[in-house]
Amino acid sequence: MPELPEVETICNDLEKIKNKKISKTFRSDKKMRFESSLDLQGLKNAEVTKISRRARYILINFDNDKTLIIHLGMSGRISLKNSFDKLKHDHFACQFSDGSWLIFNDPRRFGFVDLIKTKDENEHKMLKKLGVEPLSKDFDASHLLKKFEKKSMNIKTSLMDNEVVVGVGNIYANESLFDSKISPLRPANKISKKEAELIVSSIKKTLEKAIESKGSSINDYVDASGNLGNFQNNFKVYGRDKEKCLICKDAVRKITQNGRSTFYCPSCQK
DNA sequence: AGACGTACCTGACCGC
DNA sequence: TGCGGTCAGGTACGTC
Repeated sequence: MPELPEVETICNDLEKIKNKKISKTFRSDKKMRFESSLDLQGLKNAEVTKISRRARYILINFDNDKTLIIHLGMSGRISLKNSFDKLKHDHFACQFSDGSWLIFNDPRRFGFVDLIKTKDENEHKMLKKLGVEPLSKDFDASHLLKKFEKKSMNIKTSLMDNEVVVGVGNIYANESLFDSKISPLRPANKISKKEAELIVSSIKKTLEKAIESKGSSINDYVDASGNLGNFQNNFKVYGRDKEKCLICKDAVRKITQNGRSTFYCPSCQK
């Protein structure tokens, strides 16, 4: 699934549907990540006023004070097309008055679509506990150190904790730690102020570069218009088990931490 | 409160 | 060609 850069890319692409009015809707009868209150009636004749992103959630605001929340889970995709063919795993779709369609497809169904009142956005079960945005000013070394104070958990898993900072998934946690030369095995509460500063700047740098490259096309990731991202060509450690470290030429190592793959260079990352 | 395992799903891929 | 096992980018929840 898309991490933050991919979701950001999709949101930028979704600007195309701004000011469009919904004429038709569709939802599959498959159960998604959780039982959503998606009420298709609430979308009838609604006009898109704003597209935004919070963590990995896509928020589409309408002129009737409703907000559509979309999360892509691990395998979700949004596409904009001129026709709707009800392909396997299409779970939600809406047609606009110009005839175009927005389609949400998600084979693994870890994602979801929900419709809420715009004013309740911050109270939504999935949004209210989220930590700071990694690209905001609020995400800095002192924030990180405070969050890490009581965490004996390893730093890599800690960075993926949504209450610490949002939008840093497995790939970018690995890449950012490589960039900052910090070992993923270090307990979070043993990170110094200087190291925290390094990590923060590496995360921002890595995410910004990935957004510039329009995300990563792991497997079949494409943005809403079907364009492939190309940040995956810039991975320095992710998926490079046993390959030479780009800095020191020692072998990149793959381990498992809390059930997820971690890639790092034991020589460079201390 | 924090750590940790598990569950939710399908599909791709690998070895036999 | 087919089968079984393993793995995948996320997140919430239960239990200790």
